[in-house]
Amino acid sequence: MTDAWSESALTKLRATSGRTGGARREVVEFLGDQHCCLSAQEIHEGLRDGGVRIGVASVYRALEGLTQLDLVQRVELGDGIARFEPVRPDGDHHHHLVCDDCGKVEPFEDPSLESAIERVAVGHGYSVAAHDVVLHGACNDCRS
Amino acid sequence: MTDAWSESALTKLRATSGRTGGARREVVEFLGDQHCCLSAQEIHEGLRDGGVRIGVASVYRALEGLTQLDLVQRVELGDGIARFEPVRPDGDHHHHLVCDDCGKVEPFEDPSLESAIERVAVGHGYSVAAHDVVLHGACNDCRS
DNA sequence: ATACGTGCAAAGTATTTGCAAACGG
DNA sequence: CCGTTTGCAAATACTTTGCACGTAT
Repeated sequence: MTDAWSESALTKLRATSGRTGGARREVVEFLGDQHCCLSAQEIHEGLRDGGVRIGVASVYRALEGLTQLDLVQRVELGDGIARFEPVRPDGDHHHHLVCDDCGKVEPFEDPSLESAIERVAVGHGYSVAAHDVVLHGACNDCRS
Repeated sequence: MTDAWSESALTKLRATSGRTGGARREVVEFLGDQHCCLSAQEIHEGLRDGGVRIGVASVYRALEGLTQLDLVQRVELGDGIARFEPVRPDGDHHHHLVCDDCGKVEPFEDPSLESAIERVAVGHGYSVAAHDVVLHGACNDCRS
């Protein structure tokens, strides 16, 4: 349940603010169990369904703090809803394929894409802190 | 004023619905003059400032129609605001560098990134209709 | 004990929808 | 003329904020 990411996230949160209340811990532990991005509402609903009494505002506040510490990445998939996912230090860095028909979201990773991005950043004098790649299309199941 | 993109967009719109009222035409011509993405509100404000009497709803409706016809691409830069830009058939395809300090948005293009994306799509059995790449970081001016 | 975190409710902002009036063909 | 498009205003959806209370340290 309390996986490596959750643990390190809680530690860093504590180091920053000195204290960690229940809501933040719940959000962190919930996120730690996920493999892909979730919207704030989904997180809120998921926690309530799990019997946790938490307000939406606390979810948003927790996510904001986590995003600021680079423990969570904000992802936008094109439907106007912000989604969030843990940033794991190990080689789990990935991006998203979105099926516009069925709404399915699938993660993928690709080293050559990463290096292409790195090259662009350098070429434009940018120090790139984060990047998002979103591919929209029809997945295997939906192509008819 | 009425550039190539605006003209072809109006033609396609007309072909689809049979008619093209003033609001849609205004939005199309305004977009045709832009070189990079704009939010719906910016388009609305820009038109009003130019003396055009148009409602926000019409801007959104025009953008929705244009997006559906692939004449306009919807872009999300990470701040929760949807932006829109014309899709020009010639080799103008580009992505965006966003400076998180000053908010500047800069377009760029990179063929090797494009081919990396193409490779990923094929590898996952997706037929990719569109893709977004957003790079966040600090631009040359803001790096201190 | 005290300051920070939290839940609730109200406010804010971007976007969508309902509808009567305007307008293109 | 007729049906689509438009502008307005109300509605909706997501997110943020204000404030009194709870809680960790």
